[in-house]
Formats: sequence, C-alpha cells, structure tokens
Amino acid sequence: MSHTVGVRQAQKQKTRQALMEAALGLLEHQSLSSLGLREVTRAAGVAPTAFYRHFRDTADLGVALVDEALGSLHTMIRSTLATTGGSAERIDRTVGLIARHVRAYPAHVRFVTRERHGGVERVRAATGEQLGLFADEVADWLATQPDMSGWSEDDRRMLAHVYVDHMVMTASAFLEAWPHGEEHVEAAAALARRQLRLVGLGRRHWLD
Amino acid sequence: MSHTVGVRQAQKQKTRQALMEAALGLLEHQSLSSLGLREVTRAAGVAPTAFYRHFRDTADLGVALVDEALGSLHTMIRSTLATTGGSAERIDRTVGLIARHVRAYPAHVRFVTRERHGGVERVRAATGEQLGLFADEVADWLATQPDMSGWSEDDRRMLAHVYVDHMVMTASAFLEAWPHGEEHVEAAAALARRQLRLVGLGRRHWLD
DNA sequence: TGTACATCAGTGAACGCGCGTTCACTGATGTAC
DNA sequence: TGTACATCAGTGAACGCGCGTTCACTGATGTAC
Repeated sequence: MSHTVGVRQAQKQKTRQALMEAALGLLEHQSLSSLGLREVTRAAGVAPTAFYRHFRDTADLGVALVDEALGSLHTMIRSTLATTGGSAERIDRTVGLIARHVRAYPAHVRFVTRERHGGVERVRAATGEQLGLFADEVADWLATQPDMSGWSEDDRRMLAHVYVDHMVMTASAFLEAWPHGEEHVEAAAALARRQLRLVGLGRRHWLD
Repeated sequence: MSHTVGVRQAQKQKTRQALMEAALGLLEHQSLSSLGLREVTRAAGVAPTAFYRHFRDTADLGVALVDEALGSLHTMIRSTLATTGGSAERIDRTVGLIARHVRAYPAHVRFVTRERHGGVERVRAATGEQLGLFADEVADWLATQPDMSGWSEDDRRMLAHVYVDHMVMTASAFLEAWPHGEEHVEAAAALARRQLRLVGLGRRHWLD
C-alpha cells in the first residue's frame, strides 16, 4: 500500500473530526465555556484521555471550530461577491445564499453567533480576527466597483463592515426563524432584503 | 419605626442585589451557562443555600439580570429619541449617549451582548422579547416623525430594528475598544457615526 | 407598652456525583535493514 | 519479502475536588392581643 497519508494519520484525523462534530452538537444547547471534556469524548465515543492527543483543552477545540466554521462562511462570501445583475436581483440572491448556508451548516452558524461575544477570550479573539479578514476582503472587492470611486478608504471599510455584520445577523435570524415555521423564515428574508435595500440607497447617495 | 417596607424585606432585597452584582462581576470572564451557584454565593458573601431564597437556579438569576440590564438600556433609548436638532447633531448626540451608557453600565452591556445569543434558552428568550419591545417603541416614535409619512408599517418596523441592532452593536464595540485605549474608542465612535449617516441617507431616499 | 408566638432569610453539615488530569499500558502502524 | 524495533493514538484505573441539592437549625423580624 502506498503511504497516501499514512493509515495512522488518517485515523487520527477521523477521531479529531469526531470530537469536533460531537462538540458542535453539544453546543446547540449550551456555550463553549460550560462544555466539558468528558462530555465531548463521551459523545464522540472515545476515552476521556484521548482528548489530549488532539487538543490542550476545550478552548483549544473552540478555536479549531472557529477556523472550520468561518472557512465555510468564507466560501459563501466569495459566492455573494461574485453575484451579478441589478441591485434588486443581487439582494435577492445574496439573501438566498445566506439562507442556503444556514440550511447547510446550522451548527456552524449557531457556534459563530454564540461564541462571537461568548465567555472564552481566545475564541472571541479568533472569531473577531476572521470576521475582520472577511471585512477586508469585502472592502477590497468594493474598491473594484465602479459606483464606489470617490469613496475614501475608511468609508469603504465602514460599508464592508456593515455588509459583514448584516450577513452574520441575518444568518442568526434565519437560524432562530427556522423552528417557528416557513412563514417566519420568509419574514426574516423579507426583513433582510429591506435592510439591504436601505443600505444600498445610502450607498448610492453617499457622495451627494 | 414605621414599617417603611419592613426591615426584613429590605435586607432580603439587599442580599438579592448582592447576588446579582456578584454574578454580573463573574460574568465578565465567562458565560451564564457555566456560572455556578456556589461561585455566586461565595462572591456575594452568603452561604450557598441562601441562593434558593431568591432564585430557583442560575438561569432564573439570568432572567432577573436581563430585566435589570435592559431597564437601564430603556432609559437610554428614551433619551436618544428625545434628542433634537439637525441630522448630524442627532447622530453625534446618539453616539455620545451610547458611549456614556457603556461607561456607566459596562457589565450590563457585556451581559446583554453575551447572552443575547448565549446558551441559556430562557435568557435568550427574555432578551429577544425586551429588544423587540425596544424596536416597537422606536417604531412608534418613527411614526410621529414628519419625514416618515408615506412609510408602510413594515418598513417603519424594519428601520426601527436597524436602529436597535445598531445601538447594541455599537455598545458592544465600545466595550471592546475601551481596554485598547482612547483612540480605539474614538475610532469605534467614528465608525458608528458613519453607519448612522449611511442609514440616514437610505431613510431620506427610501420613497424616491 | 409588653409578652408570647409565628414567620422566614440565612446557616452549616452532609450526600452522592461527575469533573479534569496523571499515569502506566496496549497494540496497530511505521521504519530500518 | 521478512524480521526486529520504534512510534504513538487510544485505553482504563485512580486521584482529589468542587459542584448542586437536602435537611434540620437559628435567631432576628413581624404580628396578635
């Protein structure tokens, strides 16, 4: 057998992933600062001591979850930016992409919104850093848009910030709306679209 | 001595307040779902069992904290709405009021932003309900503003929602900026003002 | 005003339990020759 | 290809500790007469 990655490493990755998924599941009903190591290993089906082969403590696991969760968000942001067409269509498509993302990765979204201001310093820092990078990316993209010429660097960053915050808040709103039925989800989508329209109008008249 | 409220009741209130303040202090570095009953009573200087004379469990205490924290926020919102003058002055004063509120009640602000999406269901529900009432109040006030005639009920509620969310996010940004020095606070204020200007422009052109 | 009894906020001992961490281990995978 | 040794992911027993909750209690405050 060719040593593709090594059987041992592959197995280790599998256990690591099992720990992260078990944690993500448990975090639906609690926050990271109350998540227990034994609780996670029990849910993952390994001995408590196995945990230490992968993470120093649960905060360390939390940072790994931030990277995973915001990696998937990153993909979504790129899709959003690639959207073309008129203003209304872009808004529709953006909100649709957010809804799809929440459907595909509900636990990731919950984790990010919960721990973004949560009780674990290192995780808060990691989340803030990553969302900052997103804002940078959006700001860079804005700089390429024809209607943004004449905007100052600071103003562009401000607008990017607004878009990123709006995306996170909308994702969180979808997550809350879901269990209450389809009409709540549609209401959340309608709200998000109106808000984007408001921001779009502000953007159009910023240099008036 | 006239039985003003009763010495006994007054003493009980004092202990209750001590428990809530101790909890608020402890919550600076953790979240409610990991807050321990014994930890709180230790910090408050009473026996663990005294806790049960006031709260069923820590979630119950959390709900009491929500009421207290959002009561103080409520006062601030009323002040903001009472602000008069031109658009730019109103923005300046609003952001100033938020900054003052954060200075006066940092623990309340931290608690609300942390537990708004935190791991304790009942506290999340209580926070959401109260913020919803704020949005209602802002929406009602918007209905009295001359420039809002012609707006639909839904659109007014959307705008109110934007203002309330922006206020909470700005308060949270101030809280994070504080320990990093005065220039970070000023940057957060500048960002908040620019965002309000963007929203104001959108508002002015909503019915174009 | 004084006395006798009721209330009840706060106490302190005791309990069983699950926690995080340590340690020496096992046995499959990897490596050198 | 085969053999001998090294590595190291995962195990299981053991530990000391702080947790939430129960219970009977104490003594200051409140109330009835």
